[in-house]
Amino acid sequence: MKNNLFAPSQEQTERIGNFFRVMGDPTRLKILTVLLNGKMCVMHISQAVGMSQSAVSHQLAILRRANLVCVSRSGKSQVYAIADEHVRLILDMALLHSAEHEEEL
Amino acid sequence: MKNNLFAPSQEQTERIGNFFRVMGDPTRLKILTVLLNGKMCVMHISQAVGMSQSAVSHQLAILRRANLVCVSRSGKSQVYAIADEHVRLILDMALLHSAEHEEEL
DNA sequence: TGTTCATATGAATATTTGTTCATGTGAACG
DNA sequence: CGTTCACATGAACAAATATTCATATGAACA
Repeated sequence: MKNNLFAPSQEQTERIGNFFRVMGDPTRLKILTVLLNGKMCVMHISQAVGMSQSAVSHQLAILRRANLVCVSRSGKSQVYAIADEHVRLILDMALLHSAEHEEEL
Repeated sequence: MKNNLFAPSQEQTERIGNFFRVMGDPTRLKILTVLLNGKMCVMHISQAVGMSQSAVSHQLAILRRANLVCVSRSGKSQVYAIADEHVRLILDMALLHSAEHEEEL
């Protein structure tokens, strides 16, 4: 009800919006929850989430750019992992919270 | 690297995915940050975010269904507000975090 | 170093999601 | 109680995003 409102910078809003948006896609979220179990190569991830290698690879690229996962090579495979404990924490929190609010939505 | 993976229930994944997705839209995020300033009616919100009344109303409906905002009537106006402190907290945390990581993304 | 295997990627298509436009609805206030 | 004002909503359209398909890439290992 004021004349000048608090507002985060547009850049800031875009950044957190982007973060939420990346987390908000079903396929990416499945990938992330699968990776909570530990490092995994692309083939196994795509089996675990039941999607094509290509689709998974495209989404992994998005997760990489958003710094939510990181990659390393092991033999012939690219091994993906949750980028850091911070991401793991957010996922855990969201899962916990959702368990508390089963009636909502 | 195991045979049976930890996996949240599909319902759980959908719920948190939905939460993140709702937060991830630029218009909705603008609306929410505007509402951090306090309760506001639809007309004022649409002025504050610079979008049509209809577009804002559609997005408010989504925010309502996701329990991120709540409504009450005041005279002829519907007054919207952040649903609870929990939502406020998440927004604050995300804004803080984004300020700390300006170089990422 | 040539071949293979795992993954990445570009382009086309499919799908989802947001906005607009026109109009409906319902509470308020005369 | 009818009109008006503020908002909601359905359908059509537009824009963004995900998936598929075909193919490129590039490290590993013979």
